[in-house]
Amino acid sequence: MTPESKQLAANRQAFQRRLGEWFARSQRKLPWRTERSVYRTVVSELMLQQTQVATVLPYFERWMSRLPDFEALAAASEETVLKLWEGLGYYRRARFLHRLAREIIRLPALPRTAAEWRALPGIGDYTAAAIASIACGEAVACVDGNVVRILARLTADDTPFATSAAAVKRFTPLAEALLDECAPGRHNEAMMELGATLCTKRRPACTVCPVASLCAGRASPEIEAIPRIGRAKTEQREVRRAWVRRDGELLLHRIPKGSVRMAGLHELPTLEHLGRDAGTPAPDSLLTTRRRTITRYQITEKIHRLPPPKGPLAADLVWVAVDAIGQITLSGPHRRWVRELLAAGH
DNA sequence: AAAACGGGGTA
DNA sequence: TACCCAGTTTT
Repeated sequence: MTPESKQLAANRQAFQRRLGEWFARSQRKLPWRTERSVYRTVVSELMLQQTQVATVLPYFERWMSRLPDFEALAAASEETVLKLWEGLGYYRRARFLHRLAREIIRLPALPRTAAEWRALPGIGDYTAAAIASIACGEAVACVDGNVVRILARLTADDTPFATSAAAVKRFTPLAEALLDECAPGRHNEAMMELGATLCTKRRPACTVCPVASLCAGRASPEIEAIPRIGRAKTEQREVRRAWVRRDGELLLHRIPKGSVRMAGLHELPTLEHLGRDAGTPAPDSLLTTRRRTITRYQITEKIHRLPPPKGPLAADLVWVAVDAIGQITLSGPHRRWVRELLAAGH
């Protein structure tokens, strides 16, 4: 613990009071706050991993109206779950949540502690602490990127971290020292709300921050550079895909169940799926080139028009009626591209 | 086009 | 610790 963190920990009661009063008057009204249940907390936390609040809102409401509790989710089909998740991205989360519900309903009672939640699929240290504190009242601190940023700035700590995991590890003791054990859920939500709305990565609103007077880094010109967390270098990748039409139908690839990535979703098939890896297609078959970014990869997808394959279809390739494409699940980018290409008359 | 948002699992 | 998962929105 640095001198700044000892100083801050010594002022923990003032910190908790100012944070709590600010949160009471400034918190956003969010559907998982205005109506609370363990299930709503779990679903919101899984959706909020890697995804911003504004994006989650419509998905959360639709999910709740269709799958209102753990029992309904456990009884739902994989297709239903993926369809409700379509467009949110990082589809593994949907499968984790589905598995989690099926494990939960077999338990004699809901998990209560972070350690119990941590054992379930898709639940790491942060999510376990968030659920246990917010939904179960356990006095555990949760440390996400927001909390790291707040604590690094409060202590003016410009230590460089190789990874975000290293930063989380560094600031966990301070987060625990500051935790309001009388209201751990409210305290954790307030910390994350502060990070999401005032102590933002760029242009933090120090002038209206409730804990600015306790902040060693407040309004310093370098505060935007804290915390210092290394970023992985981006890597270029290229994928060639096939646009194959037959009257009223489009050829898609259904990603097998056992796949780590996007299991159960559909994509445009790659040329390899069609056995076209030998030799490049004629240049004039190139329909369009699209780019997408995912974590550290910048992926270029080249889409070529190809004639329908002769003979039996390879496993996992399916003809889908153009009118029925809305009923199957594609990743966000592929759904957009397919719509655009169909609308353009291809 | 770049930057902001930023957690879990696995080897 | 490094790397994968297979992204949307804002600037």
